[in-house]
Amino acid sequence: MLKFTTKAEYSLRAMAILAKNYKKTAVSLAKIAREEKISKVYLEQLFSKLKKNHLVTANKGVNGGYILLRSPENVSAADIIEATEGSLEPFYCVSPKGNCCAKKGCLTRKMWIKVHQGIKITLENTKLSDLIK
Amino acid sequence: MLKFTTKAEYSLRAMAILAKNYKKTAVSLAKIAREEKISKVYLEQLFSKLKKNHLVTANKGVNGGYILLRSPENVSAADIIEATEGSLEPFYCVSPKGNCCAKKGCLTRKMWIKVHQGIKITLENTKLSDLIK
DNA sequence: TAAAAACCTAGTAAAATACTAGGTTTTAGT
DNA sequence: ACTAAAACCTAGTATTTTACTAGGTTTTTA
Repeated sequence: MLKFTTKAEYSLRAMAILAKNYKKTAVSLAKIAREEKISKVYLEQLFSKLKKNHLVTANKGVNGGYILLRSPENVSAADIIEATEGSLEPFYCVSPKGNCCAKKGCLTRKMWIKVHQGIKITLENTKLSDLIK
Repeated sequence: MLKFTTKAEYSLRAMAILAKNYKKTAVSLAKIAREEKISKVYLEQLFSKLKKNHLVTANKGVNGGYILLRSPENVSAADIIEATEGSLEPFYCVSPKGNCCAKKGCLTRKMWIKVHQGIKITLENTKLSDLIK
């Protein structure tokens, strides 16, 4: 029904906490889970993706946790949501791979692409630093 | 994963066919189902919603079918998608009813509202007449 | 009166979502 | 060296949503 899932919301909130601690301390998922009342293991799954996308790095062991790799001014909501939710494309045929209709003059494709652009611009213009203000 | 479903795509395509026959003939769901290769009964469910939302009217019986109630210039993609998919809100807390976080200063709500506005504007500016051009 | 249309409700298979269970590996402090 | 706390990993699962199907009834026109 055109909804972002909890993956987007949870990862934004968790990353906002890392942003608040940027250049100070690493933050453990246990702490984030407690503060935001999110399943810790679910957070682990999200952070695995955030790490693969080079948005965070991690320290293992006591006093370990996650750290932002870039400053909060340089991490957008689009970066985070694309990492955890997948693409921002609002319909399958927007993708160049999605050849559902691209060949014959597809009625709706242009519109979906416009919607995609709109979503992308808004989320790219929203930085972690904006969220924690 | 922020995807419109087939409900949006199917109803847009079906409505485009009605638009092409505007002021000419009623079009049966059997015909649309054949042309667009969509389940007829699934289309019935979508058209039940389109009718409830006063976008179409129907004639029963032989040579019956559906007819646009407004001209293709006056029906937007937003009208159609809101009728069949539900709201265009990209996250639950955008709704005034969604009091998930509205009370305390919610980090993400403002951003979701911007995304919503962007989607809405694009879909409102796309009319059935644009789709069939 | 028969065919073709809308109209209606309930059920269902498949996919996605949002988790949990139950580990291992690594590291810091004692 | 030991222990606790952290990341890291894989598989399973309950719930919800999606995209239908089944099996009708009612209305209208030729």
